[in-house]
Amino acid sequence: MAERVIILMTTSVRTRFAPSPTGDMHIGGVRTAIFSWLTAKRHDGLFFIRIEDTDQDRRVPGSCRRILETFDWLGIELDGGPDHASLQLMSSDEDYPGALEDGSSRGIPGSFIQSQRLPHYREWAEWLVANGCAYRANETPEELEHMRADVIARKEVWSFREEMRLRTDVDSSQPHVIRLRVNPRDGTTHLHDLVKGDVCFENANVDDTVLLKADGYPTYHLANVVDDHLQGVTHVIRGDDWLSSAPKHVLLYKYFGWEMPKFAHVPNVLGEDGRKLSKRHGATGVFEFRDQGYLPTAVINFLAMLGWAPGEGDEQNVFTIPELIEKFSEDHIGTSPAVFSYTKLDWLNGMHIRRLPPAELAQHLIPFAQKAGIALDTPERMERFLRAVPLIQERIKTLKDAAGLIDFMFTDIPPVTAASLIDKKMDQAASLKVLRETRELLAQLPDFDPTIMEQAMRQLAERLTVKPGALFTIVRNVVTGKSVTPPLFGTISVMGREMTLERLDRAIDVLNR
RNA sequence: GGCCCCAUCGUCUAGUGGCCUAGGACGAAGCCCUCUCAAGGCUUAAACUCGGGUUCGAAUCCCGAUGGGGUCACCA
Repeated sequence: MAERVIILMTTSVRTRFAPSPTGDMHIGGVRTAIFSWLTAKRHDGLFFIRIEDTDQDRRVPGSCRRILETFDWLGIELDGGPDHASLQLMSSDEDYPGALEDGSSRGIPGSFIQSQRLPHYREWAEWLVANGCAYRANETPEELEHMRADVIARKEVWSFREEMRLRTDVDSSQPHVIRLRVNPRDGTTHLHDLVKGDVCFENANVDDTVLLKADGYPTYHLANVVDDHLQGVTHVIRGDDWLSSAPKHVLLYKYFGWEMPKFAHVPNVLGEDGRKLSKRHGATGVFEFRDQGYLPTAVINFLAMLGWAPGEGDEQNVFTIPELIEKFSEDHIGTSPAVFSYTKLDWLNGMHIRRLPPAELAQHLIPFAQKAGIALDTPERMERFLRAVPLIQERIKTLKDAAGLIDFMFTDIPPVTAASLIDKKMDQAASLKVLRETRELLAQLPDFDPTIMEQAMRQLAERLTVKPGALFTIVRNVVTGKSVTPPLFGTISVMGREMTLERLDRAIDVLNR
């Protein structure tokens, strides 16, 4: 036991999520981020984000702040990330109110934006050249394209190699790239992956990839390895699609003589047809889910279980964030790709909604209700809304569903028609009588308490010799304008006497005609 | 096409050689509860891709086939 404590204290887990600022975050990326975050937090470690903006062409201004906003919404606290100053240094002058004041406050060296770390990459690229692990090359993109086309025309496998260089006298003061020298050419490069297990690559299949581009920016391969080492990353958790370039990274760690982090390549998220999840399957951006009324805790819960399960006979499905952190284990991440199920997300969202204290749920609901046209501009209306929330809590799957269930409490309902008021088993006269008696009863009832109201109405039904259900149905139609509503008496109680009686009167008029 | 990864109910998964006539969850169907709708409870249908091995014994280990996915840029 004492031994275990020591291990926990001396092993500081550090993970990162490294998005490139090319637009809103994809839900698959969010899942990878969640796995990384959970891994760090499970071990009481640090989780940070690093913006990989080494391709100036692909940069989408504003996406950096959107990434920060994503984590804000999810409720995931970052232990490192871009701060205000470095955010503004980006070419678009962007900023985000929620950005960290000091990006490296937890002892992780910044910057957290790769375009501001260029000297590091240059330094280590030159180090590789000086140590025979990399070389300079200056073929133009057009030349490379021709070489590639020739090789492919011969149906051979394209792979750049040092001896294929068109010019060997590369002037280091002129534009050129620095390429990885794969060495030895034979033999294999081995990787132990936390989710895939042992993976082996023939060095002959690993090409001399570009490490430093002619514009002075690094490629992913270099930047990623240099940064992860400098920033003390212990677990590299990333998408499956990086697995095939992993040998390049392993080689780099070896060349540098740096300790290799643990790798975990997590499988992709697929759409319902088994293809990689994309827009035609439905929502894919985080903010789409937010705007459609999903709770961040439900999204995290759902994503975490997409490819992960507690295992060992534990059959829990609904998790709070602390439970997730406690039970998560990176070596229980599944090996095969998972299909994104919108219906299961709906169910989980409903579960999380039901577990929220009503007051908290109400706060989540307010913007959605307002957007749907429910004005909450007076204390009285807000009070009514707050009282309505418990009535719908177990009836909604998304925050968006709420408005449709309670709108009639806030807006006029369409005029009733005589036909809709006459129950199948009742004629016009009977319906009229029922409504008049109900009106009379509710007008005199001293208290609009749901239980008292229900008792009185049941007595009324008995007196009129109609079934309670039939009575309630008629009243429901009249008072709400709908055939499906939250429980009748709770609803009437929230609506209040004035609105209820007015709607009853209107219906009585219609039947009287 | 080369290389790499993957393969249990429709979906997410448990399962690491005997506890598996394969467990849970979503979804589906039915029943109960019930003022409608939900929620909740109970029940049912539903899977180890195929073929060879190894073993007394395989969903679990090995080989092969098939099928899916990823990757082959001065993109990440």
